[in-house]
Formats: sequence, structure tokens, C-alpha cells
Amino acid sequence: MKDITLKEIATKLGISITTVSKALKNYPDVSAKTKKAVIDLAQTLHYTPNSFAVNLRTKESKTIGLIIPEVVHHFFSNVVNAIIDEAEKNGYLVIILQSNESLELEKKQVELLINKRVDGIIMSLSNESNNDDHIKEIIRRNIPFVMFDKINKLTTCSKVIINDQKAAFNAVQHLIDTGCKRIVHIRGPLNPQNSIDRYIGYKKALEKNHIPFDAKLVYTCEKVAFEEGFAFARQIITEHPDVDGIFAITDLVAVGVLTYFNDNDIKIPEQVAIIGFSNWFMSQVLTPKLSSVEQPSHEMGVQSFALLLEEMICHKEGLHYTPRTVELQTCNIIRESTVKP
Amino acid sequence: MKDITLKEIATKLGISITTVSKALKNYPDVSAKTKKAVIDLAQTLHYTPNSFAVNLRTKESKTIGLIIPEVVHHFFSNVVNAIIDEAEKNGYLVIILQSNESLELEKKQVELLINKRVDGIIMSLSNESNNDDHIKEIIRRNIPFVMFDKINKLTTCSKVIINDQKAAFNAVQHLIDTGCKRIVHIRGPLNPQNSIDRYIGYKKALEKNHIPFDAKLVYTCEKVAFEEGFAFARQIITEHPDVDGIFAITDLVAVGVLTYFNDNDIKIPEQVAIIGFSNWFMSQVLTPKLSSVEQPSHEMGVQSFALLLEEMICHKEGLHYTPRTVELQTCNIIRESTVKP
DNA sequence: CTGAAAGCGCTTACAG
DNA sequence: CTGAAAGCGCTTACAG
Repeated sequence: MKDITLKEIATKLGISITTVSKALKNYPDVSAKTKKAVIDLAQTLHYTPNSFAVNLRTKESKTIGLIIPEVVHHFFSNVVNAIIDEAEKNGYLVIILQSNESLELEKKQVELLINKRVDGIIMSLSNESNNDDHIKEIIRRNIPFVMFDKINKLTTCSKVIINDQKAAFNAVQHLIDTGCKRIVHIRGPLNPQNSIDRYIGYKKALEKNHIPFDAKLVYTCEKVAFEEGFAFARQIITEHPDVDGIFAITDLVAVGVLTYFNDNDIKIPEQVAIIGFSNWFMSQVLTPKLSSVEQPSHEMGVQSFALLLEEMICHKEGLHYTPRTVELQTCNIIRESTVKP
Repeated sequence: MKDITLKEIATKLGISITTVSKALKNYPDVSAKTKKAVIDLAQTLHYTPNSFAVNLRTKESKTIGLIIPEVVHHFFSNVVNAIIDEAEKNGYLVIILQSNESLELEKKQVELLINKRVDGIIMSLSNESNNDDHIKEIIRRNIPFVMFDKINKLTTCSKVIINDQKAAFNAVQHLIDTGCKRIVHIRGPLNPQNSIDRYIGYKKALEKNHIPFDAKLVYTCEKVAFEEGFAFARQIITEHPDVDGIFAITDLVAVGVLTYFNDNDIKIPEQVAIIGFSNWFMSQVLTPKLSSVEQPSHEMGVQSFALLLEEMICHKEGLHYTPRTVELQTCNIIRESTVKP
């Protein structure tokens, strides 16, 4: 099937390409009669403008790129959901790529998006990434750019974040309020900013409450996986039978702990209370229901796109844009896993 | 920041655009010396070809479109994950859109993708969709097209499916094997093919085992949501206290049932056994762990892209392509919710 | 109100 | 080995 072009319509009607183009774009300087003829024929022939040519002329593709660690993840899929919908409402399509937490893949993907000449890029960094060359290249090329959640503080660009230190502090404070005295933190990898910040929040809460910090009570995930939570649970209960509270970097890991404890008849929260992070859907249907920190994933997506749109508009009009940082609120969602009867 | 073009490189080196283009594409008829000079300068200037111009010339965008009901869904996010990764390996990017189960949105999205001139489209239909005009338009335009999971039988295109009738039959047969005699089916909406097929599988299993079919034991979801499962559970236990088994259209609904039963001290599986569908991640961590039908989501994504790629290659070379249907295997995953002690 | 012409940045058949 | 030229399908400043 050959695609219909302006030229064909013009030939069929015996008028110029210029006039056809103007008629379809509803320019005021085309007679009503010509306009109607053109629009009718275009409809009959199922004409749709060749976006490749339009892109080349207008120098924009009305497409943005989105790189996240992985889509099969409660938090990220919710952000993706919001970004896709917001973008569509504003006439943009979204190309999605997954770094799978690999810096190497992420670099390649940034390159792909730059080559593709997307109008803007939204990103949440992989666990291995920092202010690396590929990020600098986005900035150097002056491509509208927003980072969310897993960000790098040194990069000058718009950001949508939560206050991970404060959120973690509040989660641990809650454990302490319910009577916990020996609190484990299962943290994320050493590199990502949010895993560092949650760790700091944990330490600050201990300090504030005059509970001595014990480095042996900190366990570090590599993958931030269910299986790690499960394995750490066994290790914790063997190495530190006196532990009475656990703050996990994310619900998935907390669920691993909870599953091990359930399987081995360790009472939650009577023996050990557990609180996770991000409030995954499943947390509310587990037994016991898991306490967690609510992270506004949908709103993060909405705000990320809104900031990117602002910047894309400035960029298009050649105006200077000053990056902004939006910080969203979090709160503790208290459920059975931390409420001692 | 202005983008570097072939022309600028050519001017700087005092050679023609043609030669620069050829050098960068490693044509054999360019001298090694010229080639080196061009490649070096291109690198220094961070040259990357303008994909808009390349698309226009080559008439392909190396981009495919993917429309699914929603990305925040265990099954679909796994398929998306596989499609993105397979596409990237083969040099394609993926634009993702969500119909949110709305036919109207889906139609608009198909139009967007056609206008965008993606090289191919992969789709899983919304609950409201059939062999409608927008689907016919894809076929009419001869755009490479694959449907997976939620398909329409009448459309002539490649498909990746499971045998929903057989899978449902086996699930219900399992309930019967464990001693269930009054079995409820919480089905999906009336329109989608897979919800019809699972319903037929349910009926066939009853028939085969000489259990009379009772239309009152069939409950119909509108949204296929957790809340519906939860509400139906209360209704079922009130209207039919003798029910001893439930087969739900998907795990999310089964989890709603399970949650209501847990909250109200109805023993699973002693009083009522439950089996879901699709084997969502959370099913293995619930109490009791939920039995389900394993649906190979990742493999569905891999196969969908593979079929699309086949068709895109034929399309590009002007060859005729005969659509194929790939049927993947399912199996029962038996867990605590159906194993009577 | 209509249209000829230039140009977006590339690729490639063709001539030399 | 190198390059002039046509053309992909559109948009738009300009002339009439």
C-alpha cells in the first residue's frame, strides 16, 4: 500500500501542493470551497501527513524518551502509567527503555534517544549510575531533561523527588514509637542517592532516640530483590535473635522477610515488627498486612512530565529555562506488621 | 545548541557531502585517508545523523507501537518488559500506549501510531474492542501487526495466545480433583474472547465431571478488579453458603476473594478452595499461598516481537507474509489455597 | 486567494 | 576514488 501524499491530492484536484497543505492546516487564506474539496478528498483517501517529513521540517518529533531501571516494578510501572497518560494528553508519545540497573545499558539507551532526537528525556538512574558522561552529554546538547526518584544531586536539571531522609526517619521513628529497641535496616546498594539517604534517615532516628547505632544491624542488598529479603531474614534471626524491628529499603524486600518469618513461625509484629517503603499494592493483602511508606508514584510521573513540558516549550521558543526541583510528600501507612496488639 | 550536519563536516574538510556520508557508512569506495579524517571529525563534533532525515529517506523509523490495556498489571508489565528488550536487541524502539480498557482511547491511539508511521504494531485489545474499524484500518494499510492474549479471532493477523479454554478446564478439573462440588466462576466481562473461553472451559470441566451447571454460580466482573473479588466473596458466601470452590478470571480478583475470606475467618481451602489465573508475583507470598494458572507472559512478549519482526522484514522487502498463530503452554501451579490438608 | 520555490538533512544512482 | 544532482514529503516566506 502506497501512502497518500499532498502531491497526489494536489494533482487530483488540479491545484498546488502549497494550497493543499494550507487547506489541511486550516490557514485563513484559502477559499472555503477549495478547503472543503481538499479536506473531503483527504478523508476519502485516508490521507495522513508523513510524520517523517513533518519532523524534518519542524525539527520536533513530539516524542519523549523515558529510561527507568525496570517496568515490572510496582513503583516504576505507576510512574510510567502517569507519564504515558500525561504525555498523550499533551500530544506527545513516549519511548520507554529499561536499564535493568546496568550503567552500560543505560549509556547505550541515552545514545539511542539522542540519535532518535526525542524532544525530551525523563530518567530514573540505575543503581550503578552517577553524574556520568552520558548524563553530561544530555545536558551538553541542551536536551530538555528531568530526573525523578533515583537522581544525581550534582546534575543541573529539573528533578522530582521525595525527602528520602525524612521519610526513612519517620518510618524508623514509628518502629521506635511502637517499642522497638534493636532495629535492623536492610538497605539498598551503596551507590544510589536514595539508598544513601534512607540509610542516613535510619541513623538519624536512632540518634535522636539515643539508641546506639550498630553497623552489624545494617544489611545491604545488591539487587533489592525478594530473595534477598528472604535470605537476610534467616541471617538476622540467627545472628541477632534480639532484633525486634526491621526497616527495609522497599516493600519487595520487606515481603521477603515477612515470608521467611511466616514460614518459620516468627511472629510479626510480636517478635519482630516490619516496615517497608513505597507501599506496593500487595502489602495491603499480606498476612499480616505490611506497614509501609507511601511514595506518591503517580504524582511523580505527573510532575515529571509537567516539568519536562515546561522545559520543552522554553527550548522550542529559544528561551532560557531554569531547572526546578519538586519535592513530594510521603507518609507512613500503618498496618498490622508494626502494630503490637 | 545547533546540531552538526553532514554539510558542516564536508565544508570543514573541503570535501563533498556525498563523500562524508559514504565515509561514515563505511562504503568501500572511499579512500582510507578520507574515511579516517571524516570519522575523526565526526567524533570530535559529536555528530549523530539526523534521524528525521534518515526516516524520510529510508521510509522506516525503526520504531514500533505497543498498545495494552494498562501497564500497572503483573501480566502486561511482564510482556512489555520482554517486548522492549527484544526490540532493543534488534534495533527497534517501542512507543507504549494504554487503552485503559476504553475502545475510544484505543481507536485514537491506533490513529496516533498510524500517523507516526511506526514500522509495526503489537496490541492486546481492551475489553470493549472487537474487529472494529481501527483494527481493520491497520490491516488495510498493510502495517505489520501482531495481537497477543486479548485477541479477536476474526482479524487476519499474527497472534500469540494461550489455549484459554483448556487452561480454564484444567484449573476447574483441579478443583474437582481436590473434592470441590459446588464451584463458582468469577468471570471477566462478556465481550473479550479470553474471558469467554475461560468461561467455556469452566462449563466443560463441570460437564465432563457430571456436575450440573448452575448459572447462579457465575459472577461477572466489569473491571476485573481487586475490589470486585472482595465484594463478590461476601455475596457468594451469603447467597451460596454451600460453595466449596472458586475459579477466578485472574489472580487480582482471586486475591480480593482471599482477602475477604481471611478478614472474615472463612477457611481457605477447608471451606472454600480458590484458584486464580496468570500466577501474579504476590500469589506466592499470600496466606494461604494462592494456586493459579501459569501464563508465560515473558515468552508471549518475546514471541510477539519475533512474529512482528518477521513480518516487518517481509514488508520491507515487498514479500508476501502469511500471518501465523503461536499458542503457548500453560500449567496449574498448585499451592495452599487448593490443597486440603 | 493561489502557487513557485527554497529548504529541512540525508541517501544513492550515476557520471567522471 | 570523488562529487553533482535528484528526491524523500512536508512547511512557509514571498510574489503575484
